[in-house]
Amino acid sequence: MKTLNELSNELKKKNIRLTHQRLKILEYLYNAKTHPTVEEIYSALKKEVPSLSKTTIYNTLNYLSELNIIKSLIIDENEARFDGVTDNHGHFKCSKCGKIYDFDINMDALAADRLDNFEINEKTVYFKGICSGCLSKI
Amino acid sequence: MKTLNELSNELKKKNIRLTHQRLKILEYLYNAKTHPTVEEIYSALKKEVPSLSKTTIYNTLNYLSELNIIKSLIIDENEARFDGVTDNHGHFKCSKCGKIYDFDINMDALAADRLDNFEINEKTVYFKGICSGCLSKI
DNA sequence: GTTCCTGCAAAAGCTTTGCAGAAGA
DNA sequence: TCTTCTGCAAAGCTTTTGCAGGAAC
Repeated sequence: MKTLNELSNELKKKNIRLTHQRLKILEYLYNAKTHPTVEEIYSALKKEVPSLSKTTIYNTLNYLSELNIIKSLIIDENEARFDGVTDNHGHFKCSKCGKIYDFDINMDALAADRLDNFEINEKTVYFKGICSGCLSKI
Repeated sequence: MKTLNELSNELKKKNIRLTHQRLKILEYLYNAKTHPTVEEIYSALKKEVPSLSKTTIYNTLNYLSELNIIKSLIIDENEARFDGVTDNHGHFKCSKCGKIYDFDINMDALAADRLDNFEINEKTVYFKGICSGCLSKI
């Protein structure tokens, strides 16, 4: 659970201009257990920050993910999701309930023989299937 | 290199109605070395099948990927790509030239401790970075 | 004071939908 | 003949862009 103050210091260190909106968006992203879409962030923060616009959410998320402070996930086909945790881990999406689970995975063990002279900057792993919760309901 | 006849037989076996458009789209998908977007398929086939519409390409690709005859890739954020090869393999996308490379990978070795009671139906691995071709030009 | 950010409206891009006519079986 | 597909036009979504006013430093 990161506080606004902690986030504030993180941004200051990296010379990112502190705005109310950015801090709120980051706070939500770091503390949410989900991997929210822009729409989810918007709905969640609208009450607290009524003037907030989706444009600002897009701007903020794109900016911060360029700086590797957050990570954009490509799990859904039609909308972007964002993750406050940039450590390497895999994602599992349940086809029934749509929930996304994190799991640890050893990315270094992922070998790709043919990519010998390639520079690999990012490794992504995601699984799809049915989660234990949904399976037990059948 | 699959011919129209071979593709024809495959579809017949699975009781999928044979239409000129479907065969052409499948032919392109199986024989292209790339992982084309809808736009690329459209441009490539427009000369040969002038009446072809993107709607038909979308219909065909969605239908065939539901039947697991082709696979939809989620590599780009903003547009779907399709792959005629449904065997498990990883994808590498070069951030410089945008080219997508395939590589073999042992999906079974991908263990996910926390997903013990989950039913995993699909595993996806993709890497991003700079390919050897682009690296050598620097 | 200068620079950069916000947020509205509009535009852009990909994908889906509705439906009449056409083609496959 | 009956069913299913095609392809046009329109609509639906997510995301980006332009820009004037405002906030951060």
